[in-house]
Amino acid sequence: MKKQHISDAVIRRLPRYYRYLDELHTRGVVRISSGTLGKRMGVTASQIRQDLSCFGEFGQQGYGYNITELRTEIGRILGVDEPRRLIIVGVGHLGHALIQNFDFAQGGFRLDTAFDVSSALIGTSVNGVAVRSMDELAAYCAEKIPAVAVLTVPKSAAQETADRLVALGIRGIWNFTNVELSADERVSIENVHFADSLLTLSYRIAKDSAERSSQ
Amino acid sequence: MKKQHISDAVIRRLPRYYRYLDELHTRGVVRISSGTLGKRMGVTASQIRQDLSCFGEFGQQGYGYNITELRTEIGRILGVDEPRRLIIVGVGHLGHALIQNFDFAQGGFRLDTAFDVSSALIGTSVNGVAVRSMDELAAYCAEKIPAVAVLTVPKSAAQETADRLVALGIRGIWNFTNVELSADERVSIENVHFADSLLTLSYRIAKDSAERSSQ
DNA sequence: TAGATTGTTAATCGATTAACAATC
DNA sequence: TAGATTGTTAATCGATTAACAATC
Repeated sequence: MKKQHISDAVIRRLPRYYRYLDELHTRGVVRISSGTLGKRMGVTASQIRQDLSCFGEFGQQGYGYNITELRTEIGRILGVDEPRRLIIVGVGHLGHALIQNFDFAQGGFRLDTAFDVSSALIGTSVNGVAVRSMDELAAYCAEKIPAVAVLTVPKSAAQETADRLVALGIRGIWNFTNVELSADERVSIENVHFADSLLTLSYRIAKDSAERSSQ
Repeated sequence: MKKQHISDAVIRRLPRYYRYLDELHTRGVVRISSGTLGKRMGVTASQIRQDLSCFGEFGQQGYGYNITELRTEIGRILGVDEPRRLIIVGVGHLGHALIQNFDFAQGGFRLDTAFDVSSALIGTSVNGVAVRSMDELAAYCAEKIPAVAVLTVPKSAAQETADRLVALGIRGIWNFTNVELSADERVSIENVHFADSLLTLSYRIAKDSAERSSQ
């Protein structure tokens, strides 16, 4: 195991390994080799072994990896074994959808509560999650110290709300606003830019239309 | 201009350039150099020039780039100038949220209609978009030939629905199901894996908690 | 003109893949 | 034991950055 800097490319592959191992685990498979897993996932065996070696030695020569064990280890690396508190800021359609559908526990978090400015929403509860006034945000953060905030406010309020959250000691922001946030570098920002994602799909389709017509 | 293979890394940076140029354009800025844009975006000037050179020559020595022009060119590369038809399959909370909030036109698409299995939804209209029965899907695709389907059905129906869409000639799938879809390689699949995204945030927070406590 | 900045070629850096000794 | 497969070191490949002649 090399205790060096771990690249973003490696980190972004971990959830996918985790997902595959979870599925194998559910299906009752006990062991797997890097070769077999790689074939199934469409990556090289080398890459899997190289990636895992950043974090430790989880396999056994001549055998491969015990699925339950490796899954647990990757879960630990990703931090799902120690769930942290999470709040949702902005209960519009998207915030609503996340509260209703998304399994935060599987992502290593515990959804505590939500905040919004709309008096129609404040005091209600969505899928068992209480919606509070933004006025309570400071007091709430001081008391419960949530680690992460999901930012699902309108574009126009994005940076201002992020600043508030950072000032209140939030450690990470899951940003759905499609706005480029600037923040203290100690705060982790994970962007989910729908627009960027769809544009890459547009590109690929435009490109292969062009290729077909130029043949 | 080199007419070679264009890497995924380059393509994924284009929407971000587009976003910045759009903002500058809105603010009325006329020209920008790769140096200034790079500083603002936190990338090197070399990278910007190298990326753009994959597609043509858009700048002028001693001057830089005309923002309106470059923005239009990147828009063309991304295919936003020729909007394509898009349908939404699955009108749960997330499908709903996308219909209500998301500006598909900006992403190079025109939202035509939506499909669902729920009889409570079929025949209604969400934000001006008609919700049809899945039974109409085949006939609809045969007639309108939509380019892209947004897949917002439950996990359990994901692969089956994707197979149907592919058989009906869909060219791309914007996949929100957090399921790894397999499909003919001529179909572009763009995954928006919320769970993977949140796990990387969990990792970063778990990691710096560990670092702080080990000091 | 002189200064600025491009597009591109060359150099560097990092990430992926291949090879292999160690060993279960 | 023999075969399989690991973790790691070395080789390759690709992506990023730097340098610079061309020129607006």
